[in-house]
Amino acid sequence: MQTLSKNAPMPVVRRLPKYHRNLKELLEEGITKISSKDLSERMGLTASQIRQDLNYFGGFGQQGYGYNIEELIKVIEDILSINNKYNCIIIGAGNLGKAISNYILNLYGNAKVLAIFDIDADKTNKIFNDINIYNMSELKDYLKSNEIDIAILAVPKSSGIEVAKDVINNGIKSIWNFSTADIAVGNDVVIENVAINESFYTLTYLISENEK
Amino acid sequence: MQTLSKNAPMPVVRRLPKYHRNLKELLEEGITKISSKDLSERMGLTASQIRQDLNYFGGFGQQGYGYNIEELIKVIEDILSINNKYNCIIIGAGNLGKAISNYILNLYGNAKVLAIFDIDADKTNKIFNDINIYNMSELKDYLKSNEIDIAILAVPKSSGIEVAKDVINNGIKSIWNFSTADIAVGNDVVIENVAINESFYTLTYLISENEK
DNA sequence: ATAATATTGTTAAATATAAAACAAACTCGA
DNA sequence: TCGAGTTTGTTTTATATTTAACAATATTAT
Repeated sequence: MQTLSKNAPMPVVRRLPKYHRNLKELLEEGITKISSKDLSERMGLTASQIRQDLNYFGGFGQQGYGYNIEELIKVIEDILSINNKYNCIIIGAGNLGKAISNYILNLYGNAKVLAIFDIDADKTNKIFNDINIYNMSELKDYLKSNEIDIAILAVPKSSGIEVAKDVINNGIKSIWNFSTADIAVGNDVVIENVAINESFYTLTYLISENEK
Repeated sequence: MQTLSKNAPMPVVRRLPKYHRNLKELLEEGITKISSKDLSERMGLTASQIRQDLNYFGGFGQQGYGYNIEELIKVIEDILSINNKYNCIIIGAGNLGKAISNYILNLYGNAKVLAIFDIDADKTNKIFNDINIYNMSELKDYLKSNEIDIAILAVPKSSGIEVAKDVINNGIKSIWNFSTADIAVGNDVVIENVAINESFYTLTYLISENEK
């Protein structure tokens, strides 16, 4: 099963999780195959786009038949590396950090939060969801003695840049950033931003447009 | 100050909050004017893009001079309707709901969370951040007797669609959706999704690409 | 006041993304 | 087994977005 990316554009990659979720739902409904046309109607896309998206990674369908859902799910999981194991730490033990911790616990069996860090002494040296909350001063040592794949930045205000530098300097190669900070990273580090504040302003824009 | 949108494309709109944040920072640094070139270098964009983005809404700069930062901030706030007042409710009193409540408290003086709702009896009839947490059964009556602008969906699993229908049926015209649900809305309702799970899978994709 | 410099707004070109079109290949019922 | 109907993978066309180019206009120093 060849799934080597022909350097798929990011808009395509960002649609894959949506395909994955819909295909999982279909499988739960007991459906085993689907055509790009039927899937497109379910998802509100064009059939052409679905076929073209998938073909960036390979030809997984069959003429006259469609796509085998179970197989396609596996292919997408492979492309997205969903089933790899990911050891994560969360920086920030506020509600956001805790919420993310829950999110990961509920959604991704393969991802695990091993530790949470915070500067606030009131929050540290406690346990949340069986996870130890350490003080930031322990971060460096922790990263030295543990293999961590992903650092999750859940610091509310813009201490994000500082913290990002910190974890990168201690060997972290991927960051899931929930802070408002614009974090510039080198070529060997990947970053994915969840820009909650920007999302809110987009909503207020849409509201004002809608009211016109 | 004419800021009537010539139907700006969404990619442009989604960059505006980033401009806004950077301009605010510049102002705090005591800088009062900036050229598209300097701003582009700071933000990692092209100067051309900045000029063209802004020109969807009007000509706010001056040849040979650049942009007056304070004025430009006001213009962007006007376009995004940042300074309007927004009455919000949050559905879901878990950590995510609480985190969003904090986020709003800290970031947007103009947006206010008036109530939180949950199905879980253990979480209801309590107060968080001075906000009452009600049972879902009270939602309908609440929406009838209160003017709510935005319903924020912080329900973890996919009860999202049901809840969305609920609030829309009770007059809500805008939704900020943190649930995994794909919510289809009519033309008179606006929705903005924060797809945290999709973001995670995008990150795992980037990690695997980075390791190649 | 003038000229050299800076910088915009806007038009044109390039690139990226999405949709449509269609030949090739498979399916499935008779 | 055959033929009509499906549906893919892929090519072509259309649209959207970004970048480059540049004339027009303001600024600033002299």
